[in-house]
Amino acid sequence: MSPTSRVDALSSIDAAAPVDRSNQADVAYDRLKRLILDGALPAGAQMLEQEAATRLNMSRTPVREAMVRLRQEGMVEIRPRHGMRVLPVSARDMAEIYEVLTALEGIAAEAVARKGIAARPLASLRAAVADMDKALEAGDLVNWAEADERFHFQLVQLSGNSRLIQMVGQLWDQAHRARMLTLQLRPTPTNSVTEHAALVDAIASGDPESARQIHEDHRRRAGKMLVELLERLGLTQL
Amino acid sequence: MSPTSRVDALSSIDAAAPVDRSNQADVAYDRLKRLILDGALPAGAQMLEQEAATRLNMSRTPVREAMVRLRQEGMVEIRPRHGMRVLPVSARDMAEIYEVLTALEGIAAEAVARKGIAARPLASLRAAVADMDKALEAGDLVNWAEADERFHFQLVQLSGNSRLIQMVGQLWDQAHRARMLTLQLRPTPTNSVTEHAALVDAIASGDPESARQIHEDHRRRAGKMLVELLERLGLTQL
DNA sequence: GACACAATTTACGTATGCATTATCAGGGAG
DNA sequence: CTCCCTGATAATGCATACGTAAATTGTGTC
Repeated sequence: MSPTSRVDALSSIDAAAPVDRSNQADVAYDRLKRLILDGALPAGAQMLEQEAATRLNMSRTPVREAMVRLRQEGMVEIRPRHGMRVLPVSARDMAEIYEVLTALEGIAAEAVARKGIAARPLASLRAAVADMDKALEAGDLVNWAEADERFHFQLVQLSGNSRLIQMVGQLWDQAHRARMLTLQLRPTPTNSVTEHAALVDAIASGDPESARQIHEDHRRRAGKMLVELLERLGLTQL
Repeated sequence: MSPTSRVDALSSIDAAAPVDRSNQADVAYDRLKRLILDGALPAGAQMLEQEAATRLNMSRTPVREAMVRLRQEGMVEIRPRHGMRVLPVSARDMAEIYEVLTALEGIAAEAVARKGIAARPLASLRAAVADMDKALEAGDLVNWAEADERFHFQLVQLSGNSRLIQMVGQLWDQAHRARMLTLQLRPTPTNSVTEHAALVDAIASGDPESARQIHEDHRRRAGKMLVELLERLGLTQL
């Protein structure tokens, strides 16, 4: 999974892969979102409809549709004469995001533990944990982040709750830039492997309450750390 | 956040009443959504862009934008040659919705209890509970539902978490029709007053864990009841 | 009567046109 | 030098135009 869009990751796993990218509005949506997630359009950056249309080699119509979608996802705001503006993510935003994420991923873990997990996805989760471990030992934070995302993504997918999946994805996208930018500034996530392993064990042994508790604690801790880090650094424009 | 949705239904609460509706796309969005929530466009109903445009006395352009927004909110699907189609809500959907709602409203209650609640909003919550009581004694289920919604809405608002507020609103909207349609079929919510009162007490006394627990149990029970009711009645097209 | 295929209709996706109105520059008043 | 007012500029929101492709209707064959 590339460090790009959650949505892309979704579609790569989802059975019905939308192959037919014959749709300009979708193209615009994907490309604009990619620009934002990758930081090519940083917080506060503005882009006019016509500007984006020229850049994407299409008319304003599909661009406009894409912008409306991005606005609804909380990625940008649309201001009448200034085009879309990439929303900054403040420490307060991250606190909001992680508060919700904690609850949502908590019930995802609970649901998976309750439903029981097949051998294949269980192995996949363990593999992600192993990858995190390897990346940490190699001092490769980017790979660690990738494996971490993969773990959480798979877990949520396994819940089978489409609304849960969609909402978590949206929150992840909102937090993506802040996570990436703080990756090098945050303390090394040495405990993450143990924590994830404990979660997998709780799931494997079919203990929903523990699974939820562990994951909530995990996310809450991560959120607290990130928020404090952002506040300490005075970063309010990520 | 959607300008209308849940918020407008209870606009008496919302401070900023959107008077400026000079925007056709917003008008289209509001009116189409209203049609769906009120059941004028029942599940499975289809409406072409041109059809809606004529009906709303505008061109296809703003109608199209409205439809895109409704799609992203999970209210309709858009099928290339058949316009938008109002999505049915199955028992399984309700299970999904309530699973997420339980978690989200749970942390909302927790957050409010943790932050502490001022006298005014506290009184407002108690008033909603009192209204529920009155409505129940009068055998007026519609009023009961209204007061119940108002209670939950205010509670979530008090959390101050805009993302939480938005997501809960979206889920409520999705579940709205099913709730209304089962209102007369479900057992009388005799316990609801006691449960809500207990939650208010937990919040007033600043007990986040209890508040969360109580609200989660409350929502879980309500969800379970609704899902079972829908399954029993074989209602999969609400 | 059923079915295959062609002609026609039509809904959509996108491009473009246009009136409105916010923004910005420039000049004059204080 | 600063501020206000006015006209030019430009971005938007919406309407409309248009080509494409799906759906539907009609026709002929078996």
